[in-house]
Amino acid sequence: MSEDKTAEIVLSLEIDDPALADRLATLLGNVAGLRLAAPGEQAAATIVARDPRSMPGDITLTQRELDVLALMAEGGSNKMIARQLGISVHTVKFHVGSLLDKLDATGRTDAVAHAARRGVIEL
Amino acid sequence: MSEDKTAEIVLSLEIDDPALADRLATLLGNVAGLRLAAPGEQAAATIVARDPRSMPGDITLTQRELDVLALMAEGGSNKMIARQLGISVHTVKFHVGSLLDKLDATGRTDAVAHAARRGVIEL
DNA sequence: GCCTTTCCTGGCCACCCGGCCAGTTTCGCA
DNA sequence: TGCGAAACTGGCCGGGTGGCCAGGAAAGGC
Repeated sequence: MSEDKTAEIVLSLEIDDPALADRLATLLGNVAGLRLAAPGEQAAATIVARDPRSMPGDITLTQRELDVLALMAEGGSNKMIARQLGISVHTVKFHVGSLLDKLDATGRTDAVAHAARRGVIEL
Repeated sequence: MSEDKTAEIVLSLEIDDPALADRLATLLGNVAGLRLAAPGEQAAATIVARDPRSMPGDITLTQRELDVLALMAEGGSNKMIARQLGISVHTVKFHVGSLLDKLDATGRTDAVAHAARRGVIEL
């Protein structure tokens, strides 16, 4: 493991905004004990800044839709979700339909992926 | 939006390892032009370091399985994936079956969620 | 009161999905 | 030369999924 307390901490950058990335790289380059990762190098930590424009419209989901969505992300079928929530399969389908609509998804897998991307759910 | 070029860059920390978090906070605290975010404050970027122990068993997927998995994460149906890769639906099902097996998933949605959790794919 | 939203339920149906069986080719490795 | 792994294809079928139709009940805003 060779966890040397005096070793440099290697950081990698994942920043959409070029200007911000440049400023950060300049600032961090002059810090003793820190080093930016070479391309492909394994880093101890990553500095992340996603472009907020990639998720402009935020979606309002009802509580029930969030319930269904969470169970979908766990891989639950409509039948299993219905049992979990104590409602009928038809009602689950109804909520799933609303989710596909609101999340602009083509299917439940796409819906979960979209929701995760927008931070609506945590995988 | 007052995007002042001379403003401090606010960073937040999301680091599982307390020791690493401490060292980074100390180092970054002395850098002019940088500031660590107050609790709840909106940060320009986030420093992330997840505990690698949270995903011990790593899975070996073939290249073709990765192809199929990526298209699954985009919400593609078996038919669409088949067209994309220029293979038959049966072959797609074959790879999907392998993926469900290797990822210990009950369905394609579960498979994508598991893969995303383990960092096999990026959403 | 009325009206909107949310939540809930039912039937119907085309299509998709996943699991089972079977087989072929191609490649690298022993 | 044989042998396994990977990739590919087919048929079959039970069950799941998603879209459409229809409706009812409860809560809150006007």
